[in-house]
Amino acid sequence: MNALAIQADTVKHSSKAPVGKEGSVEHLHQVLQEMAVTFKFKPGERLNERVLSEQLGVSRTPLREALNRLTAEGFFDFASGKGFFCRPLEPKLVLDLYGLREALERACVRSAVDNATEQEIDELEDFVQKTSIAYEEHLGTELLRIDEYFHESIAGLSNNQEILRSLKNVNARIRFVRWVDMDDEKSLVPDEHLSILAAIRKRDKQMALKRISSHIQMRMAQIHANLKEGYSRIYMGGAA
Amino acid sequence: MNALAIQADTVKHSSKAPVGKEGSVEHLHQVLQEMAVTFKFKPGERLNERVLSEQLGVSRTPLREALNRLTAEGFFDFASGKGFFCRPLEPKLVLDLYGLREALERACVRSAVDNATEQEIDELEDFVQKTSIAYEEHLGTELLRIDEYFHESIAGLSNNQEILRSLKNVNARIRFVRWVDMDDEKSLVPDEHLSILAAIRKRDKQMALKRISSHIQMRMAQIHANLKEGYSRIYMGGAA
DNA sequence: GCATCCAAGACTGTATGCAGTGTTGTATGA
DNA sequence: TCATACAACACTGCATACAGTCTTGGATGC
Repeated sequence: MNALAIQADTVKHSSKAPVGKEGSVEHLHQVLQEMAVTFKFKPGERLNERVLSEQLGVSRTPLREALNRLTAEGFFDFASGKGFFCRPLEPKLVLDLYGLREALERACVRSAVDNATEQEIDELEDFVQKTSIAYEEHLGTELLRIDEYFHESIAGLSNNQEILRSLKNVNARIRFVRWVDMDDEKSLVPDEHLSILAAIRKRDKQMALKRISSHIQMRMAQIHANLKEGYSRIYMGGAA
Repeated sequence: MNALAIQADTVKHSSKAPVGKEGSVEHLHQVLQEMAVTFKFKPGERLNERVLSEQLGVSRTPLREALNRLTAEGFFDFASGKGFFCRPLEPKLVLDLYGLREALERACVRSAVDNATEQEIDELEDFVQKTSIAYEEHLGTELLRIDEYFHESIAGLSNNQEILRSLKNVNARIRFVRWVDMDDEKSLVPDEHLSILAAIRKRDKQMALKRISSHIQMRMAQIHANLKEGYSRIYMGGAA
């Protein structure tokens, strides 16, 4: 998959406007995922299907189908006889997801060093440079989209749909934490991205791996503080 | 998660007897996953919900809920207005899944080199030695279970539930291919497993990574031939 | 005052029916 | 003979209804 294809998909995925046919399970799936990501539900909260279906203007049948998908994707928990629950926001879970993300991105970088063309690297470098202004201006959600796009483009270089798919899932599940994280000073992120690309261009696998891991782990280190902030946002209702 | 916990879960997961309460979506989920893994449906085949629900003795509602979960997990495809389809058995997909598996297992090995205790390594070594006889005797499905158990135990050493969860998903999705692969001469697999453990024990990260990748890629190299054999088994009905 | 048990209510789990849409086979015309 | 259009059928998508289970609040006994 080339960068363009990823972009189209990413934009579609993160668009605020409802995507897919109205009333379809696909649409419900996206709406509910968005609600889960932004913690429209409180962590651990039990979902009332009747109330929720009325809020969304559909019956319980398609609602449950969407919730079943999202549960399989890790956005909700399910207990037989009890129903669906908002997943808890546990530090351990976030760390595990970052660990998974690192595993996936390391594989992508390894593949990129071996297979990425100069043109693909050029395109990504252009993208980073064109969007670096956003980091300096602190554009919040826009930053997150740019950051996810960069990382998913690297994943696209691996030409492995399953790794890309898994990474997208992980990114969606940690989007809330990353969104909180984005409020910090992040103006050096573009430089880190460029240095990763530089290592890939030099075909220096060890250096590229070192930099991608460092890049991801640097964020991880700030998670505990961010989670505290995140909890307050959830319960102040500001997570939207 | 310790090795014992993994074993219990693995055994439960791969048990042939229906698990979970009869008639529940959990039960349906397992039955349908088993059917998908063994290609009880032909690749690309459209599923008739009415017929399938009658075969399974349930109504379409819980059937569709289970299929929605399995679709999110990658076992089926879904097209709005068309319904559910058995996933195709494409070489590219299998290669991608092996790539994902390698990414996950490399992360686990990296973690194991850093964190695994001598006792944990001892236990796994014992397991490999005790079960190596199965490889010499070609016990088919039993081999596969042993092999998955070993690799998922390594994953358990990483103490990362999300990586483990993802690996289990991948293993289930490539189980059919690996099952076909298991018919070949595999008596040297235990030695490979032991050499991976030896590298972990020596805390030699590069060596351990080299061996796990080599171990996985060696299987990948035989896939094309195996897929041919796999297709014939599917259409001869022997995939059970 | 506290624990326990029971009953009423609420909610989930599933079957069923209907509406809308996709599919397929046939007939007609070029 | 082949392409096309239409009609009958089949199947999916969804709403609704009912049955079974869990929750909860109150009452009773210690």
